Amino acid sequence: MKSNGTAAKPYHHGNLKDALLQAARQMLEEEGHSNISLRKCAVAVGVSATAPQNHFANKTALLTALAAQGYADLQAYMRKDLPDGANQSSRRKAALLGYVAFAQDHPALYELMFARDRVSSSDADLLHNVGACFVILADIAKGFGTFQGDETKTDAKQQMFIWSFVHGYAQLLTANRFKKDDMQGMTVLDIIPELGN
Amino acid sequence: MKSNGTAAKPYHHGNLKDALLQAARQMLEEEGHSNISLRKCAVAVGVSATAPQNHFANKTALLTALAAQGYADLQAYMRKDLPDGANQSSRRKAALLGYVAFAQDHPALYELMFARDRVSSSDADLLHNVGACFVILADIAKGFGTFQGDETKTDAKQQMFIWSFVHGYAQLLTANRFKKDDMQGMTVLDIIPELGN
DNA sequence: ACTTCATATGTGCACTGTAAACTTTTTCTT
DNA sequence: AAGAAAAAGTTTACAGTGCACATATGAAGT
Repeated sequence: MKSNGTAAKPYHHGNLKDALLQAARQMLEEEGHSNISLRKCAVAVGVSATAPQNHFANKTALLTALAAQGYADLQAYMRKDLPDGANQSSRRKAALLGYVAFAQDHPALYELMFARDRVSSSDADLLHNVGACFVILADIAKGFGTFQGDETKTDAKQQMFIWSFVHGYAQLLTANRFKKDDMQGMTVLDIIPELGN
Repeated sequence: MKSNGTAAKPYHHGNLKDALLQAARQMLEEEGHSNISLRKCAVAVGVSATAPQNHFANKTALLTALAAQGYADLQAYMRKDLPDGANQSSRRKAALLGYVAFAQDHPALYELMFARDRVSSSDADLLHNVGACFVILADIAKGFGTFQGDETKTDAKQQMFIWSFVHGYAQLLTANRFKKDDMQGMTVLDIIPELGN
């Protein structure tokens, strides 16, 4: 091709994979994960309709990458206001508020992160980032509440409880399942019943 | 058409709407809600590819009907072992176990019931059935735990807590997000921390 | 009998994901 | 520096999909 005055678009995009993820993420937030289209992403980025195939084996692979990115962001939200050496209670509060803030800021992404039939849950990247989130949750769950029965499982119970609760709250909140006037001036923290400690 | 030996299929199906819902539900459990196709449902029921249009305005309408059906079933699961005049604690336990059992028995349906971009949350039938579930939840939430702050909102807090917790648990459980060996011989009830009462 | 209407069929279209063959550019090897 | 190999684009092809629209069928009401 001969060069003319206007800058000729290079044959190779240079950073197509990231560009596609970015376009997909925007489409995700705007139209929901079931309305994402690889072709639309490709066109949005200024590339041919089937170019994404070079970077993602299939649609699931792209959605999985998006979900993995989501877990990384969730981790960042939880860490954002996490005080370093402070007491366990204030650390817990900060992380929970961060968790919910993430779900509120990125509701469609948060939903995708738990959509079993759209992401491949065995993906290495995904698992890695999920694990990183779980580390934080396990950390802040320590010393929370008392449980009956097998005491060797106390840690597990604390983790399962706190993750169940905050996940459920985040999803019901973003799905508008709570009554609006109940929510006036409330945060997650107000909904946790008082426990022994 | 002339009649021959084999029984001639009547032109009208007779109960197509229900038949489609049933086929869709089976496809849902087998392949997940993002792999449901109206045309496949139609063919499965033995009718032309576009026949469903007479009964469902669009795909969302069918999925919404499916979700509404799901809330009705969830309600039945919660009520199944609900003792009548017994004390609040045992009523609560029975309903929670029923809730989780439903999610485990119908994980894909349960996921659809919270898929914001696939069901129209303003549908009258859906709202009605959601409301019926919420009545049970509000009932069993009464007298659960103690909360700080505005006492006029205690009921709301109890409801929001218990729904958040059980929903989160059910979804994390069906999404296999809990470690298998942590789960040995555990139920939802084991994960609820001991409260004042 | 005639009309009416709900319910079915068939056709057509834009859009989707994916496979496959080909082209262009970059990178590696010698 | 030259040619081979690999990477990253393109185009074409195809089976599905949801939906709009025109048409056909049969049952029910007059």
